[in-house]
Amino acid sequence: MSQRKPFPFPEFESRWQKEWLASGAFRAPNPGEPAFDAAKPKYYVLDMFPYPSGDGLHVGHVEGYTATDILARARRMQGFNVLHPMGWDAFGLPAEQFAIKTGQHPRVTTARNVARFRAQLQGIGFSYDWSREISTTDPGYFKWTQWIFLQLYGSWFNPATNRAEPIATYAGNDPNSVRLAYVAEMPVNWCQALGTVLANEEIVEGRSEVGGFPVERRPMRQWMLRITDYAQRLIDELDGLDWPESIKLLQRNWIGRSEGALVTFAMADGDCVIEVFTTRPDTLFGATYMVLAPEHPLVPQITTAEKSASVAAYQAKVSSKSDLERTDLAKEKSGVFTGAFAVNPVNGARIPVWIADYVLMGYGTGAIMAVPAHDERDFEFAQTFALPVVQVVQPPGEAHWQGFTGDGIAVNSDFLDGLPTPEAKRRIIAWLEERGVGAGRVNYKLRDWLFSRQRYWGEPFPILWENGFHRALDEAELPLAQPEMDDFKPTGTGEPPLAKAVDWVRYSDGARRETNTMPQWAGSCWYYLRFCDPENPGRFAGQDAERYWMSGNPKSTGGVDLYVGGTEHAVLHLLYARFWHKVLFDLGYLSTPEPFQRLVNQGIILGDDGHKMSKSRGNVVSPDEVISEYGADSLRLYEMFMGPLEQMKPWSMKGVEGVFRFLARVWRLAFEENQEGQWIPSPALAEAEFTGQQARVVHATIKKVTEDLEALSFNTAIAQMMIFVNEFTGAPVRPLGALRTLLTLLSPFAPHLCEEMWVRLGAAFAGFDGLASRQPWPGYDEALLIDNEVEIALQVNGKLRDRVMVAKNATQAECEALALANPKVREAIEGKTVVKVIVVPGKLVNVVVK
RNA sequence: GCCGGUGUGGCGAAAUGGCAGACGCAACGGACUUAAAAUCCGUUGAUGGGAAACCAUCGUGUCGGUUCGAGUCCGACCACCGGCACCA
Repeated sequence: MSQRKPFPFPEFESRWQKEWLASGAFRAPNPGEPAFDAAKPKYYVLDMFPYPSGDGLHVGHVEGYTATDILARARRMQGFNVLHPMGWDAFGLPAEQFAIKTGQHPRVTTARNVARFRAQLQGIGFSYDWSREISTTDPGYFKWTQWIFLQLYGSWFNPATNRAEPIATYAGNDPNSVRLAYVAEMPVNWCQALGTVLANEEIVEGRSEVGGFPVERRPMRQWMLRITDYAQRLIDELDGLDWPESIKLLQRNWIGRSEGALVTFAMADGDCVIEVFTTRPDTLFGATYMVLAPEHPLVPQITTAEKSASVAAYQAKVSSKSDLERTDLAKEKSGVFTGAFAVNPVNGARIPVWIADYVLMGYGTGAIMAVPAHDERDFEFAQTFALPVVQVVQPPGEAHWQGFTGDGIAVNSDFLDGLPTPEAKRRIIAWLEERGVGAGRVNYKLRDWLFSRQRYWGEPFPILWENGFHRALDEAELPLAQPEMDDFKPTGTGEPPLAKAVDWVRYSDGARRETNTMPQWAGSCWYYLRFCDPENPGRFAGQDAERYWMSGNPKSTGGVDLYVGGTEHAVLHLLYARFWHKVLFDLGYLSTPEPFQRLVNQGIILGDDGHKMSKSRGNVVSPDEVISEYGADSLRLYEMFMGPLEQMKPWSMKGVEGVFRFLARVWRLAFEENQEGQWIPSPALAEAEFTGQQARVVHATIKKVTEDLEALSFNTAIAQMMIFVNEFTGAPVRPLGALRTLLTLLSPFAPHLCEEMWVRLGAAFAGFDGLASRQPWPGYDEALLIDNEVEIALQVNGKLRDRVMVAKNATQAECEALALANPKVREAIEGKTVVKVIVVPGKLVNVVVK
């Protein structure tokens, strides 16, 4: 079936793709290269690089990639040196799972998937600089991932300078307690089915994000990254970024800063103390009991003999629950009394100490003072176990004090009485500090980053163990590749698969290699830096290249100028990458403190049934089928025409046909088919002047497309180009200047078509030199945008009554007179008094009457 | 529960506080064609009136407010989508 296409895209699209590749058309020269032009400003536009899955490219990928590609192409035409690279986030579970099932090495699967993705991307005509392609699994790449890990291992966060410094500047006697990469025995999220631990961020509703398997808590020795030291800077330095407010908020909430106080409660019997964190130290007089997390280390110490059986039973019950069950049971409070009492430091009251699973070991100190009168959870618990409730805050207005958690006036609180909440907080903190039983304190929800995984297909840690101590592998021994293995299965014990490679593990008589590997996030934390200088064998990126592409300049804010990807990375990748970037910045390796200046999230594309695309629903659209039917330009154009980039929107094949017809109309503007079925230049084409109306449309289109590109409003830019084409389709004479302008403006959107039309026109007419994609971006003349006459609206009390034509330079008085003389206006104001007349030049006249 | 986002024709959508519905889809009518497809030209928010070009009224989730004028700004509410969720 060789049905004739309305324009010959199957022939020319692949031809241009080959041509661009062969000529290196989109290669961006680095400083120091002969082709480098230092006078050009830089523009770094980046996609979130994909995990090359076995499913191939999705139309969702194509949306974001098309947006960045349009901008990259436009910026080149506007005289920028554009860095627009692509690579592969190719470590990851699916390849390893597949290897376990089939015995095929993940490297083989990964290479196959990468080849497929690359071919698909090239088949859409994206203008990536393919000479910069990288893969996180390439030893030449992960050498530097490991090197960055060593920088983390070899440095600490100095609170005095508020930045990372080499560990040598640390004056304490245990450097291992402050390293940014450290080892800890701690309860982790163990997933039996995957045979690995997971980060908090990788768990959704108590199950693994990948595969949805159950996850349990289990103490294990793990590598951790001290991201919590950067909590405040990760919040503060969001301010200067051009990111969606919602993403900034998501990050702030995830970091979860709260201000309060640390308070020390002495035990009534015995000499140990319990420390609690509270955001409401002003309610200390209302603390009528305390609660420890069931896992709290003090529990065995304070529990009385009489209560030890019930406490142990409760602990056992809680620890057997998965996180899912524990949060599922949130509705009913449970807990047991330890038999111990503590002393409230402000009033000497003996208050009972309980354990309960509503207190989490992972937040604050794992212990709380309970103020049931002014905390919902404490109140509920006190109700369940008949504990006393004492009011210490008087709410404003009529609100009832019981369970009131807002600000009010302190009562029943001795020296705090009468103070409003914020003042009471300050007073009590000063009081606690004077007596050494407490202090002001900022607390964060953010946990340190669990950085090791028990997998094969990841970066091995450049770490050696000797006599129970860890030390860094010498930099000269990087990259450290995984051993060759046939058996990738998890051991089931928590011991990583690499442990099975006995020869590899043995480094020397005394030393063994670390057998954990890094999580998938590691490689994606810094890939944007490697793109600056991907081949550099001696540094993660050459200093000149890093400075040029990442620094600010008068035309760019610095860092990656535009970063486009999905919201799913709002708190994972984007937080981790910022953290690594800041460490490298602090250590003097980078020129900016933030990696991504402008961030845009593309919306999800739904199936044509309005539901999320999924195999089970059968509503998945493959880019390949769209390309074979309508061509790559139609795919690109439709994805941009669907609606605003950031919005969720459903797919429609009818919509694809719509833009396809538009492209065919563009083609027929210039060519028609002769008797032999060949496309020849249309006889309507001529080197002719624009009519006034044509000039207006041409200049309005240049203006609109130029401005809409800055705002990433591609849908309206395309709509304007459709207006342009509609205007010239009916014209008996089509000025070649219109074609030149249109093909230039459209070429970032539909590059194959424009390139083809440009050279075909060039064969018949003068003024079509070079390539469409190499033309300078056109400018426009404001003066040509407005007709000599404009239509204005005539309103009475804001209501439209008539429309009239006036000269574009008509004075306010003339417009007003015209309005008052208008029969329809006269009819509407008949018998009423004109209060005033508002004239908006070129827009409307509004007559206000009473 | 808390936080965020979105509500406009049959559908995707557009609109610096100034003529609501640009552009596209779908639908309908016409031209071309033996016919169909493709293409080209036109109509298309709702209701009522008119033979007709046209006229009137209503209309951006709901209710209120600010304003000469509100899809747009402010307040309250409703619905849907997303995120977080015993964080002391």
